[in-house]
Amino acid sequence: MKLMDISEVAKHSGVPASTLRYYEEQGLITSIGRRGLRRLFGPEILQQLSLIALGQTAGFSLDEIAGMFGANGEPNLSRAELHAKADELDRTVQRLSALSDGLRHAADCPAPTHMECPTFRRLLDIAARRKATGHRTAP
Amino acid sequence: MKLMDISEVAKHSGVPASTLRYYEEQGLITSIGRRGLRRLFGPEILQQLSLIALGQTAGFSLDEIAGMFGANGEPNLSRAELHAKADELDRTVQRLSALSDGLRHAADCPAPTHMECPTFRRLLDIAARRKATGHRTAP
DNA sequence: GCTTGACCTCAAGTCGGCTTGAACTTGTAG
DNA sequence: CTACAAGTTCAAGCCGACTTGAGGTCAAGC
Repeated sequence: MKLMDISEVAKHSGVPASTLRYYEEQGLITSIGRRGLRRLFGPEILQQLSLIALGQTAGFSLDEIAGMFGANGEPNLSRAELHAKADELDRTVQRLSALSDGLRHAADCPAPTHMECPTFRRLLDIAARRKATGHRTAP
Repeated sequence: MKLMDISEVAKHSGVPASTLRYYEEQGLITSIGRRGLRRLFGPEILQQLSLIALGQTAGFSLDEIAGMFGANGEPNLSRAELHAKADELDRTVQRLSALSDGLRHAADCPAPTHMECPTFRRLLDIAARRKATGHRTAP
């Protein structure tokens, strides 16, 4: 399976063909060539698509993702920028971990209302601690 | 500061007044009453807004968030559902942690192209391992 | 008691991320 | 060699999450 046409990529990646065309148009991926009109993709595309999906769940826009990894999938940023993205991600991870803990605790806590439970509130406070991360921060 | 009008809430939370009205319309929050036409909010609103923001960065839609916590901000799900959400969150956290590690490693790795670096690829593989989580999974 | 500016409602607009549909081309199977 | 399923382009549409604008109301300060 060296070269795949669009439907094969769709099948293996779970990403619809229409989305693949859209991504190409947006410069997030590139087809390796054409057979007639039909796009041909190399196997690396699957890796790249995982990366894109990952970036999305991390809350990055397609534009940001395109900026981070070129259409080739290679990280495309300076050391400093990479570290900054990693740090941003770590802050997100911390908040989400706190939320997870909070939910799990709420599931088992006997307090009459969760908001009265000090543990739950403490976890929420941690979770809510959103400094200027540049990540989805409201104006 | 017992009762706040909408602009005070906006100021303290960073969430624009238009968004607050929108959230109320969508049933994510409730104003505690009115003074004339003007909405009045209690202090809890700030906590609730943090929770909403958190849910958003976790990748939940406003509908889902409204389902998880009523307009009051109280968790609104069964133990099982809370555990399920927590588990889902944990999987997201794992993937994001892997991405973070991957980025950080890429920043310092001497390999000519990152895709050739076995460490980077291994991290990506971990990161890409997306089973049926129900979370942002493509059709 | 009047002005004024912060609030209100409601409809329409915007933006990102795709999807859908119509009209067309083409590699492959029979 | 023809039929056709699967591909292509391009424009338009859709959904979620808001924002904006026009026009109306009202509480507070002068």
